[in-house]
Amino acid sequence: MNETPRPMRRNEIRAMNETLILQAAEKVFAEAGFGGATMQLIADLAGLPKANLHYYFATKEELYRRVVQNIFEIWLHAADSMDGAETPAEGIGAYIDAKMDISRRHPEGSKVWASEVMHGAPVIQDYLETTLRDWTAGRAALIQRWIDEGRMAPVDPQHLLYMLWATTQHYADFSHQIETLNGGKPLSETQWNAAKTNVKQIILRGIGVL
Amino acid sequence: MNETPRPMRRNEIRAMNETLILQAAEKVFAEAGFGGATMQLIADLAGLPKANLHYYFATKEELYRRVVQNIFEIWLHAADSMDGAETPAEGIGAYIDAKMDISRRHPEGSKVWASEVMHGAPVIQDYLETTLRDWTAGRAALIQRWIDEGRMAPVDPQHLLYMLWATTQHYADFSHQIETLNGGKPLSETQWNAAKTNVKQIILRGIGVL
DNA sequence: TCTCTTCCTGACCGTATGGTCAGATTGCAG
DNA sequence: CTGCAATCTGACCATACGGTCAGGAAGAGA
Repeated sequence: MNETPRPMRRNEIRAMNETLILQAAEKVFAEAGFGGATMQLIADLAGLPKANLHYYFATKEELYRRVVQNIFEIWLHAADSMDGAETPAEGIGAYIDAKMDISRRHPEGSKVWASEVMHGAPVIQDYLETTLRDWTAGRAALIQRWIDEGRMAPVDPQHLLYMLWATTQHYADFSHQIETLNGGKPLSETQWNAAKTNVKQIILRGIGVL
Repeated sequence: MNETPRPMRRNEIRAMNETLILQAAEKVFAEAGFGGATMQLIADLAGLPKANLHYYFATKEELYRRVVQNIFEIWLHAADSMDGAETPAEGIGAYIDAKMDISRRHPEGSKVWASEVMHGAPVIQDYLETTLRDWTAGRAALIQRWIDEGRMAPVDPQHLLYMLWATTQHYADFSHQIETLNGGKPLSETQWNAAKTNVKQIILRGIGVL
């Protein structure tokens, strides 16, 4: 019956509890939406009293904002996979891989993001208008360059990007529907690979690089 | 300053108010999610007192259920466009057209559906397991037949369907993001056509029928 | 050890929300 | 015209939720 013996440092306590809360919050926000989520539910899942949540995050909005920002960071990092590619097939293929992996390992985050955007992006509108817009413009330019050099079929870069986002994120956002249509079982390792292969195959052939 | 003179029939009253409420509800549920939506907001948008809503729909859940069911019906009808096609290109092309049109004219419905599925389909789980599963199996079989006959590239039918859903619904579910990246303006007629063309082009070429 | 700051939490509060209900109004059948 | 059932609604209620706070526990620095 021995307790954890080592006393915790201030830093550790703060870091640990913030992480605990953010993880619980991400899950609850994903499952219930902002309006449906309650601080009590998040607290229970994090194993902390509700009042403690308000010690670390003043309001529900602030907690939500932090969750959404975290997700955004992750996605931006994944985007790097598209850069420094020798060929369009490599670049876009790697991007699809990266986004499919995120959908698999981070489905809650994707759902929170989708929910946020669907509800009019009340808290991350400025991100959309600055960071995301810049990122999108940059990649669209890259794709346009590839097209101009005749290395892929002439498609609208913007709409190609939408297609990449839509297709990959669908596996996270609609995971429940996919699971149901899969006999109630989550996709297996093999099925995930099949999904990834199919997406890449159709899109890469679709833009004329296969 | 003349009022509408004609007194309304019972049937008309009921039909009209139910429609009014359902339309308002669809919009509010789409914008705020189930948890964030309030009966008061729906009532205000419908121009009726809140108590009147509860006269036609006993509970918030019941109203929500009706909204979701309506959407499901619309989608099922759209699916007919895939049948009776001479070629894969025709069938899938028509299905893309139909779903893109729904995304454009019925974006709220798509959002409500997405939200419902993301939250674990609490009210339409049985539809997923029966109607949708059957529909999906049927179309997957059709696609497989096309593949077996060598009329299109050998792709996984199930994942192709997911791709069609994802790509087309993205234009409804993420309309806010798309609008923001479009300089804050909704897609124009021309841009919608470009979107449709691009989606069809990439996917149809992707499955080897272009 | 003593003091200060951070961390923690049970109890509490104001408000908003889903839902109820009694009673008024109005179309409708006979 | 009359009685009945459908429609309507302001006022009300119980509950759940986000947020507060006073006061206790526990590391940190001297």
